Amino acid sequence: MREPLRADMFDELCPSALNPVRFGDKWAALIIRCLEDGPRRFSELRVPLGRITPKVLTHSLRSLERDGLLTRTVLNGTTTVRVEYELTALGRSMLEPMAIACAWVAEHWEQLLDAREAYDRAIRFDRAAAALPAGRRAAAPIG
Amino acid sequence: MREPLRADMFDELCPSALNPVRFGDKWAALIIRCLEDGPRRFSELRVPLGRITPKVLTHSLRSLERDGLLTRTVLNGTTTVRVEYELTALGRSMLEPMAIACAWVAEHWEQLLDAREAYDRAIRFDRAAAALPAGRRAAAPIG
DNA sequence: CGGTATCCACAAGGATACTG
DNA sequence: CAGTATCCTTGTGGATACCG
Repeated sequence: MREPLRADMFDELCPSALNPVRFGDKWAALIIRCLEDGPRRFSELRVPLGRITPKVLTHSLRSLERDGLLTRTVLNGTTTVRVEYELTALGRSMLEPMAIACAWVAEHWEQLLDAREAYDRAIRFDRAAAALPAGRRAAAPIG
Repeated sequence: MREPLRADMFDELCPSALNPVRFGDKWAALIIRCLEDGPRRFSELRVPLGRITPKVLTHSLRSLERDGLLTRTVLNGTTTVRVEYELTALGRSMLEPMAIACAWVAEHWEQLLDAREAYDRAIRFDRAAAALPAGRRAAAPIG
């Protein structure tokens, strides 16, 4: 027989597996991919990230910096301020697993949407049936 | 020169890349791995998931079912009720990218923790320095 | 056994406006 | 240019108790 699941099954994993790390972050995956070809500036990153607000972008970048995935460098020109964000070796090592995850999503996104739609339709049908008197379920609608 | 980042860079990806999918879910990765070797029952899943509450487990399972990643089957015995959860083909296709992601985390978890610790130490130092009078920063501590 | 129901805390994310 | 500041909404997860 198949072995039962053990209580310490995930003990060697970090707590909650992927969640505390950047796989679960809404923007992190995108930011990391933006930095794939080299350092980028703050305002440069805002372009592909659509309608991300500066607050959220700052927070995401700080969080990635804290985890050692990228570095933040302030370049002082005489009049302007430049800040560049660049992947560390640790950050680079994440590119491949991230790309694989993104590829899976891209490949199966349609299937996922279809499944959701079908599920929601079934739920609506069930609820409609439950709202009818017991003997009348699946009967022809009267109006 | 390196190309600028385009605004439509992520248009072919699903909105927010990984987030709406199960990579970002706290429990989904673990649940999916629990089902790797075949169908499991509700109470069976509670064991390796530590202190997950039934409400949260139910919600996670429903969400995965909705996305077409697993199926829920009620097996009516005469006196007992069995419910089994089993991966679909779509769910199975996620095992590999998920394993790769988990492997990355497991492999670099220590580095991440170290980076966080170092970052937090630096922040605390900076804040302490900022709290001193301007001329005294980085001076010897007095007591 | 396999869940619901209810209430709650916290954090992520967003809208909007302002700053060194 | 590269952010802060403030306020707010939502969602995720948890605690506890109860149900068919």
